[in-house]
Amino acid sequence: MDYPVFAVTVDLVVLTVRDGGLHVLLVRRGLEPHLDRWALPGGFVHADEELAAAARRELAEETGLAEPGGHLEQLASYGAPDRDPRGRVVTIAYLALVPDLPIPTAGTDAAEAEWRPVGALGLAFDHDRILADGVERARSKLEYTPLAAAFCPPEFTIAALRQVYEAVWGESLDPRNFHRKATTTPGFVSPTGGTTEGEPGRPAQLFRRGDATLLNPPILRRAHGA
Amino acid sequence: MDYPVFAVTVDLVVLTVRDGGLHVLLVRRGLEPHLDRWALPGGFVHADEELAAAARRELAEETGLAEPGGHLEQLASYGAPDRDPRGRVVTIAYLALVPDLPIPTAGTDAAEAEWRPVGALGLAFDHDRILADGVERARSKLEYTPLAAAFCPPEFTIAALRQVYEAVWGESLDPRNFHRKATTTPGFVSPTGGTTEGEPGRPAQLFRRGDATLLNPPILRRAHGA
DNA sequence: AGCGGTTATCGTCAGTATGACGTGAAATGG
DNA sequence: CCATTTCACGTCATACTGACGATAACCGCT
Repeated sequence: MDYPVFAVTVDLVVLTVRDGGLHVLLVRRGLEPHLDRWALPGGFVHADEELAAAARRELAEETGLAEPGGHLEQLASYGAPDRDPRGRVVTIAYLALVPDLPIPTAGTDAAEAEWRPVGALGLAFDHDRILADGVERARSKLEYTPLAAAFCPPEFTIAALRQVYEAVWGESLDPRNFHRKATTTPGFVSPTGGTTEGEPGRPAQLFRRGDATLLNPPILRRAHGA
Repeated sequence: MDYPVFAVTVDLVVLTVRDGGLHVLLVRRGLEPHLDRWALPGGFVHADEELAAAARRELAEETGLAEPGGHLEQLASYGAPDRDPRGRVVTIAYLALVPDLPIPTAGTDAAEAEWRPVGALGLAFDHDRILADGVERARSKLEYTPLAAAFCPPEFTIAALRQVYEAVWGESLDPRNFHRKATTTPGFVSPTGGTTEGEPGRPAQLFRRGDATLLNPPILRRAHGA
């Protein structure tokens, strides 16, 4: 039996929350095809490498960080026959949610790297579609899982957590109701005992991630049709 | 630049509901490796073929049906370096939810095909893991989407729909509360006007799928830890 | 026809979750 | 010291859910 040969890449949708908005990590391509265009970070999977390991490796190479308390999961695979002019390339996209990082350092095959607000960006390949899928995945995961905390540093306030929801969903939430929901949902967050200092207003309690993997009951956004 | 070469396959987790239980379509392998062992149906992606098209083709080949009103979606990709002794093979798994079909016909490279209750089956390759992921995906999709109807014929009763939930979740639901929920959730089901005939008990109204793609509010199962 | 069994459908009611919003607490910066 | 800011907690009406009673409309049997 014989069969067609493929190249396999991983691409990363790395999301973070900066100044109240959802941002994605992009790199400017330093190689053909799509030279100089913006794209998601990614690269070829090595000959004897796990897919998830390849994703972690690319993440570390592009950001200079080895998983800073964030979250990494497989998103989906894309393999349209004409998606890459070099030949038949299937890419496994991964979704990473990370705290706001100092600034990404340019990697090996990327001339530059930077955070860009998500939206209609004209990215290389089919990366606009992959990004849209990643954003939608993040939006719905916030409803049913405690993953919002992956966008926060190890210790955070309820207000910071709420701002994550507001940035990712693009809607504002009532601070008092959100506080009640976050603190009473079992396993979502647990208090560290510390408080903020030096901020304007009353000091806020600090929390860390709880041990739940699923929020029950979930935190539902308003009807988001289709 | 050079890069490693891969083979790419699609594997299918085809689920249906039969006599009150969730069943998966398995084939007995007619080729090495894992000759004669049970496995998920699947095969190599052709040189110029979309991934989803390959999944549909394999589904048609294995079951003799071209999407009988069911549902097909990408599940996840699996690419451990040693998952296939023939070499580096990445598989894109697809999840199909279909109505109870007469009986699958054996395909080209499968000696036999049959429905088996899901559970701890000792499948070839990493197919136990893929199956488990598919079942979990189906369980959670029933909560937030109207996909339960994909397991039913075009017209069905509320009781049939409830039995889908009971089979997939493995728990029993109150018929009266489920009836209220299914009929009042906007876009879930719409009445055809017809009723069942010849069945024991009071005749039931017939429904077809509504036009919603998301259930709001969702139908949540009881706390399913982890 | 009449009757018991079966299933569908509708209704009630208490407990819980949610959204809207009022109010005091505890800090900061003039 | 006072105005401002943000946190934290409380109240209340409404909606949703789960438990379960009651009735409707068919079956098969005698």
